[in-house]
Amino acid sequence: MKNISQEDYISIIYKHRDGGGVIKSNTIAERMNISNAAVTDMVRKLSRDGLINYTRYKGVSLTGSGETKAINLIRRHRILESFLYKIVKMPWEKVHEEVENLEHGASDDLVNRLEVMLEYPEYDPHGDPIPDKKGKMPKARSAVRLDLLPTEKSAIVVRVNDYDHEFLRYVASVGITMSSEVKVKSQLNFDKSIVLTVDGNDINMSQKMASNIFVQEKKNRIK
Amino acid sequence: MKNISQEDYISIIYKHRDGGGVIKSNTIAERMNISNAAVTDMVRKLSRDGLINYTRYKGVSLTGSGETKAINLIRRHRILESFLYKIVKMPWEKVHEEVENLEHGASDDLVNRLEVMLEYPEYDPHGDPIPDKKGKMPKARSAVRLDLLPTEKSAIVVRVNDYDHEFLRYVASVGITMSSEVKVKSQLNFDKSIVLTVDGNDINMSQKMASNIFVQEKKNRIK
DNA sequence: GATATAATTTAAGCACACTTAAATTTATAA
DNA sequence: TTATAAATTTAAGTGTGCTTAAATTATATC
Repeated sequence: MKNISQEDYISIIYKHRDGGGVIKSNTIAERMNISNAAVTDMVRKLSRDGLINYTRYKGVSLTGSGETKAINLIRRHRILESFLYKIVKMPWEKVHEEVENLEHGASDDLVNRLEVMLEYPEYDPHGDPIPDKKGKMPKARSAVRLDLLPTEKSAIVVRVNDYDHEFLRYVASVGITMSSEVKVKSQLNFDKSIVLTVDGNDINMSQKMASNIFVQEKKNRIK
Repeated sequence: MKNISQEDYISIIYKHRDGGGVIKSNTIAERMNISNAAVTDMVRKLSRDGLINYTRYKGVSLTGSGETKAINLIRRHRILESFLYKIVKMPWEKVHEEVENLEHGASDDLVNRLEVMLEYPEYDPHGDPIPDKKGKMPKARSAVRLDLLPTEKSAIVVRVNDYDHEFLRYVASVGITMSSEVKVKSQLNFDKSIVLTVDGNDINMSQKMASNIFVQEKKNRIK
């Protein structure tokens, strides 16, 4: 049987490491909702298995084979999400959670078949790029964090971080999804929260939430 | 998180209990390829959780809620198999193994959606009946064990037990699948093995193997 | 550079799902 | 009926992945 926990750790490390490829054990514990002691335990096993570099009291980083494995896990996750969304027509905000439970059992063979059915998709339902069989990522689309978008500029949602189910459900409930058109009306200095228009409705959103939504500015029509 | 092992035990008990609804701990151990001691352990937990009836040294049987659970697990398994076979076009002999790994993560919601996509299938790719949402089984098709089929009678394969991956792969490799036409040419008294014709080819098959394949006699055309 | 505080690791312990080996209970056959 | 064989359970132990609490190391501030 496969090692479910190890897979989760590897994915988390890949997704949340910093620019230098390093992640603190604290961050892992927070993202997985477990104790730091548990992370120390597992991190030693992953190091023993050659998947990460680890020295006590420093953060960890993926080795070559760790990164290869991570990319394969990401690929599996994103193809399954695309499949549930596009073919099974499961609601946008539900697919991430479903796939978290489903993915550990899916074989490479199944993933490859789904990729063919989907005609080699480049981005998943949250706008994240899908690595191909060799691990090559399509180039990320340029996008701006919603909390950094200048006011009164219309923009299109192209990516939403799928770090948290509750966040995804909330975002969907206020009418935001891929390709939604949004416009920031104002940013409050008090708490940095923003007021934005989606589908003609005004909603308020914390800076933290907005910083997990990425948009592309709409090109102005040529007059 | 769900309890993977408990689900496996419940399914095995449901599938391999005898006419009186009872299964010996020995049988469970054999079918799951684990020790008898492990079965004793788990059987106490299942009993504690109200899913089975258990008295030391006697076999076990499912309680009402155990049976309800079993039927739901069977439903999940068979719908996922049908889905992989009919929609993803995965080979017949591969779907059982894939689903064994996949099923523990699939939500009822997903299963229900797949059922709709499949237009409420009644039988899975191995010919087993699929219970509906309420647990109602379509009535089993009348069929004869292949080792009991009279010689020289043509018959159609309508069900194959999916108890073992190796068996399924072998069966597929000799050209037998659902709706295959077969005819028993002779049965050897020596070891009860049979010689049968499939697609014009003659093959020999042990009685044990044949007893896991079920066929319907072809109606004779009216002359 | 000493010291307070924050991050991390170690220690001890728990539940789970297994194992092998020994003991016990049940079934079978003389 | 009793000896023996077969099935089952108990006992002791293992690896995994977690926990809390205490000890250690790193970092930030004066």
